Amino acid sequence: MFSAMTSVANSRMDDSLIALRRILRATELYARDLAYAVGLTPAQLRVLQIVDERDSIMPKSLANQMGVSQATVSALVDKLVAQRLVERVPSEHDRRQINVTVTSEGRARLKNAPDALQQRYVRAFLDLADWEQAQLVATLERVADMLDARGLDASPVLTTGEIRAPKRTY
Amino acid sequence: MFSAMTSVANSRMDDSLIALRRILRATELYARDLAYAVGLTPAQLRVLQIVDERDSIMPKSLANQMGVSQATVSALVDKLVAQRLVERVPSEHDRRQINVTVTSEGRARLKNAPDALQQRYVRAFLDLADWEQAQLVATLERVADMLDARGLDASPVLTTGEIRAPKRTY
DNA sequence: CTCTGTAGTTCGCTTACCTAAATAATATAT
DNA sequence: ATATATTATTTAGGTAAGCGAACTACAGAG
Repeated sequence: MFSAMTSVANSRMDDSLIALRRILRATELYARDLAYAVGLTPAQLRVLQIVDERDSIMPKSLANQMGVSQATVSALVDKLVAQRLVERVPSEHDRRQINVTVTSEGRARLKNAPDALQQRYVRAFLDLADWEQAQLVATLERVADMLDARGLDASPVLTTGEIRAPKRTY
Repeated sequence: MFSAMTSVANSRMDDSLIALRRILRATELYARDLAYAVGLTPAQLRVLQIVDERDSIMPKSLANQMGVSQATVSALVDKLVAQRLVERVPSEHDRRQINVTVTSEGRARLKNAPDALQQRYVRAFLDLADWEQAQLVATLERVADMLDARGLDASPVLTTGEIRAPKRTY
């Protein structure tokens, strides 16, 4: 019985991974289109989204969460500042730190994004029955939890330079 | 009653979009790490994955599906060929066309990928109860369908230069 | 007060991505 | 047979991403 269950679980595992990969590819493609439609590059949009969620975040944290160096973050934030989408607000109790915050303009930019992915998804979502919508949300949130590890910011690095190929100066 | 339902649906819509964005971000980050771990860049890995699924595809189709120019695909395929992960096989009935196929080495590369995302996900998935797994798979497939439009290859372009910001020479 | 560590930026550099335009080779329609 | 369209590649060039190292400024410990 256990082995039977295992094999069923494995096949389902495959199915779910395949579905996940399809989601990934679709989102990858649209994420790029979306970024350009908003007038940003994918990396810049990622920064803006993270800042928008947190409403205030240190460059150091950004670097950790994105898995890039502080130097890179610095450059990305520069670009966003140049477009007045975020601001650098010096911290008060520790003046080494800087808080990156989203401006109203930045929020507007995110909101008005002609999000093709989102629109397609919204249409399909609205066609679902009530209970289906509820179930879908629950499942998506569960999957997000399953995947979202770095979101906690804390987990210092573990990622940069551990799993990665040597140096990654590609 | 309808308006009540609508507001509930809207809130749920927000929740599902948020969850979707979290999934997107997590996968984006891991996709990059994964690519470098495999010794490829994200764009190269995307090509390899698509080729692997189709087992034979024209550069033209690749360009359409990825939303980039043929010239770009040409360069990306060059890189993969240099690593012997794919091959260019001239078509027989139309000698303008070229079939890009994955080599056994390419398949191995994909298989042996130390897929951090996948591993994390697999562990969590296996911890779910039987019925939860089934439901999760069903939901993920549904979402994939909701998002996956370009997958059909056919839909010629619609993407390149339509939604996109002007020129996108950023 | 000095030393050490940390946050952030700047600089120089490398690589990747992507395009437009030109070119070559082949198909197809007239 | 000729003209037109399609597929793929090459070339030249621009922009972004990302890193390490050097540097500044500040905090905290001894």
